[in-house]
Amino acid sequence: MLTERQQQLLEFLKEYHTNNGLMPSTREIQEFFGFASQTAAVSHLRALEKKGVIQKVPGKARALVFPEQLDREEIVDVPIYGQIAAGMASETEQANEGCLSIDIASLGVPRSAKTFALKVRGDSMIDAHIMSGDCVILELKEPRRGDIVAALIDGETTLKRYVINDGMPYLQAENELYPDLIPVRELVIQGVMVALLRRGEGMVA
Amino acid sequence: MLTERQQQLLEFLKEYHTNNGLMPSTREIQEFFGFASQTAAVSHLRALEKKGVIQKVPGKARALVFPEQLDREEIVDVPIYGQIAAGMASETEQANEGCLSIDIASLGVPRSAKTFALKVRGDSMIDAHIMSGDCVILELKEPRRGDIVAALIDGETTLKRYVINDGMPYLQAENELYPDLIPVRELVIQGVMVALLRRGEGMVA
DNA sequence: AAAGATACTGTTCCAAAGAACACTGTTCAT
DNA sequence: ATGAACAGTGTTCTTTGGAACAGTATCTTT
Repeated sequence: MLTERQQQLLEFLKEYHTNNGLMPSTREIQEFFGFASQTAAVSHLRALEKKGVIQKVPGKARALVFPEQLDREEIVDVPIYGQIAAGMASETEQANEGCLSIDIASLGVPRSAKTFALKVRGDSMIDAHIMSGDCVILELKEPRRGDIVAALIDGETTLKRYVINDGMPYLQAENELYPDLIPVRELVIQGVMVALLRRGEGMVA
Repeated sequence: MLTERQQQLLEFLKEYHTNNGLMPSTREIQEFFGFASQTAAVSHLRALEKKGVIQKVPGKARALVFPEQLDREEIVDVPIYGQIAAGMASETEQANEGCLSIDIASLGVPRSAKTFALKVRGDSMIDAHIMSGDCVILELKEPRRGDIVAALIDGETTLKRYVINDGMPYLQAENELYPDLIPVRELVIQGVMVALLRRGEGMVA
């Protein structure tokens, strides 16, 4: 569909954009490819626009847009605080082990929501179909009954279900081997689970 | 941290960017806020840069970048082909029910990979901890033994595990109630599962 | 009381950058 | 063979848009 030269140009545009966060000007394209005239760059851009892979906004500087970027939902960055989020509660240094970027509609939380992610270790929530290695995304908010929450227990964050029995809130594991029912008194609820991301090659049970 | 006016400016920048895919010029900012001088816009931008919420590239037009956007991984758009992907195999019209945008590192597939997503219906894979309502992300590639694959069976796409018995490939459900073991002969493998996204409020089992 | 942000006005300058026009070669399919 | 797309050169014109300088007024903090 694209010619070789057009492919090269598109690649340059994408690379420039991810590196600098903005689009190159026609003169920068000219210089990069060694064109003697900027018209060469312009006509290539026109060709790319005709083929629908970019969009130009006439009259504006560096006004090239990738169409897929336009009708994309807003992207939010969810910081991953590691498996053991012990350091998190103290709110000093949050060992940020990278970021998870996802569009806000797929996450299903309001834009204003404060979110973070934790890697699950262990199988205490296996009956809720949360596996070891899964990445749970949590929101900082008040838990409602039945919610799955991350709580700080003995200096370690664990995932539990928030249940209410006789008006008293408890934390409950979702695994028959863990018959825990911990009263919420004195416990710090760090977040309420709103989504889960599982990633893996073999996806072996 | 930000003053009210600075907050307004930042909001304008974000809105302009999501709408147009590029940043406004200082004169456009000036016009939007009704400033009599563009210097007002410039000094506000300088303030925002000092507070770290934007970055300016000096000398270049519309060269404002959000820092979080810069150190973000590349975003890929995964089309969602609906729950029943019956129409998909024919490759005619792919009922695109929206898109899932996620950074490529979190997905864990090569940039060149062709991916799509399907909403899971039913609990035939519940023992692999895939729930009804989950969104599975699949890659178009050859399945390896043990992979979870989407296959077209009787005009409907279902999720099954790809196993090899006595050198013969089979599809197997991950639920004791479904003792299926379907030979792969004549079956179309549509994709290999590479990730899973679960989204929900209560996350009730 | 002084100093330093914040929030502007008003003006000038010039480089950056898009747009347009007239041409020259290729390659490739009809 | 003929026109259409592709890949350029060379030049000019004009707008866009960043940068800088000199002020003014208000507010908070030290």
